[in-house]
Amino acid sequence: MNNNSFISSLNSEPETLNSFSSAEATTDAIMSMRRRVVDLVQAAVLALQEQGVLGAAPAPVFQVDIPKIPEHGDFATNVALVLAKLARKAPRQVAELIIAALSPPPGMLARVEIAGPGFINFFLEDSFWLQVLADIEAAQGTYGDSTFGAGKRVQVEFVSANPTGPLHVGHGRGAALGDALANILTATGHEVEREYYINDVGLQMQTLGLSLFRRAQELQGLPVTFPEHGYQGDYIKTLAGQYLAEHGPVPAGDPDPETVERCGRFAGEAILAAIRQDLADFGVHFDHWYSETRLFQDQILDKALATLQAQGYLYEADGAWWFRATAFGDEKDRVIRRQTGATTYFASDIAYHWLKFQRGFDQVIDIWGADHHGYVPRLQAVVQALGIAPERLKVLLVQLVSLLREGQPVAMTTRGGTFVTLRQVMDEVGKDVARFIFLSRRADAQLEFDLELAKKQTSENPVYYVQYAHARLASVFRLAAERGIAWQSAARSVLQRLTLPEELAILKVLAGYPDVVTAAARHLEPHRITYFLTELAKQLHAYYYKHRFLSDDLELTQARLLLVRGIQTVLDHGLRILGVEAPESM
RNA sequence: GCGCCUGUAGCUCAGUGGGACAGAGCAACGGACUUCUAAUCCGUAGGUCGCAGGUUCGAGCCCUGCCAGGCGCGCCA
Repeated sequence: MNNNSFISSLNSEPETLNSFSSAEATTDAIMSMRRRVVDLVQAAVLALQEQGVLGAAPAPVFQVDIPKIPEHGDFATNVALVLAKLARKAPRQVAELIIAALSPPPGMLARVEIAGPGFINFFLEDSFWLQVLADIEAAQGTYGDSTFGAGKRVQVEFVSANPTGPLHVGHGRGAALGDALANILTATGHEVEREYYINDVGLQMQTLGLSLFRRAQELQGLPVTFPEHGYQGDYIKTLAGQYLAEHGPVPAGDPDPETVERCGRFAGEAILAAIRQDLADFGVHFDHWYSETRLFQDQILDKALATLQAQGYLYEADGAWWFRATAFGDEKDRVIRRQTGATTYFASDIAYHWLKFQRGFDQVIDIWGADHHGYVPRLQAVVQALGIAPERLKVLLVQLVSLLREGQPVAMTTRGGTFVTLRQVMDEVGKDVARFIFLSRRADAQLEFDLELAKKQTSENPVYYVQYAHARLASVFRLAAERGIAWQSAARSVLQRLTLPEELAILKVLAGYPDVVTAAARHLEPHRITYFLTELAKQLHAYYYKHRFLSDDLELTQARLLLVRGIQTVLDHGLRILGVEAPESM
């Protein structure tokens, strides 16, 4: 069961850490069931406060949850417990006052109880839940969307792998996460831009160029010593061959800087093209591909560093220039310009993030591999030094993916050039399976990905479970159409035929969906959608197995088709957010 | 040594700014296919939430210490 809680405050609080907005979607056409209860309680408390019964309590924060135990009602609130101290009354007494002040719409509440230390438990009329189906239908495929993040501009920067080699599975996880997150933020009303940052400047590009050059010499039969830290992968050899075909033979001996640069650019562009293709096939599309080169071309680096300089956060020592990161809690100050005069990678990142905020994003989200986590404090320091509220930059760290095959680890060493690429995984298990599995864990938990298990079309594999539910329903609708059953135009009153416990349970799950999407946005956690969909699919399968949807009873058939259409619509919406296909048949 | 992440059932993991008897999937065991798709369903069993303190009316969740695993501590990216 999902058990979402809803935090609310009476006075609309300013933006809080790690959340985009406290302005909930009260103006949405589709109001979640829980929201209806929150509003009900809120109105009662406000009324009591105006009467002076509860005193002028300053912005009490209370919760409305779905209790774990059905006996505790459909919703429960701790509002009385929270208010007790401020009101200088016993919690249960406060609860009684609040209950008396409730003014629910007709047909909503079956009963309200005070329980335990002072919880208020709400039991909704069964028929009230039917409203959910009308909501879903009225939303026309947007049920689950909200205005939670309306007016907020968000940038999600993810993957951003260096164009020195193909994407590996770790990048795949970052890609799935970033893309799903962007979808979630879009669904909740944010204005979202997806961006890929291309590190195409500096030493690594030289190394790449030299690696290609040496491979080219090799292909020509020239004696070579491959650079110690060169890129080893076979793809370099392939590219070297292409380079020779296009540019003709390379000279013997050591290359001049121009040649290295040309080779580096050639390899970088080719690799980036392959990366773009991999991502496109993985269903990931970016709004912007931002090249580090532009930071130099457009003098962004100069401007950003000048800003820090003006604030007094740069100084010279040991022949280098340093950023005073320790002023903001980082372990040590960081070099931004080396003794050699060349700026560091960090300097570029300062400039890039300066630019991000110049571009007007309210929220900037970076998705990095967990091996970069040591880098977070210094970047947060930069943001603060630039005078930007630190919570406007959120760095999500994606933990490692351990690839397994039949439970055995698959060897992966970047150094030797033998690593499993995203392309290989996609080809082997398919895009949908890979994405779903990547999104089946919290980002900060390590992920085990068993290639053999991922290919199995059994219940060991959760991916198909959800897709199958969708396809199953598609099959039902096809048959209904064949039989000429007109259910979509059925009168609303037929829904009263949905009286089974399973049906009520499904309505409640569906009713919780918008809150799940909002919570996923608030916490930046797509896996919540994955879990919800699995739960919904489970309900459907059980319902399907136990009861026939198409029967001689036309009215009941219509009612059930309306219900399962609601399920299918939500499954489709959720799978779309995850970037996974919702198949019509399997 | 310092820092970050993780530690919940045999395995993989959920558990939402603390809330009312700890959940799911898989594996195990026992059942269900003349049915709208069995890629499914039903049932049983399974946990001192790493350990020890603390805060609280209430702690898997917050604080402190310890233990274990992963990662990071470059004028690399």
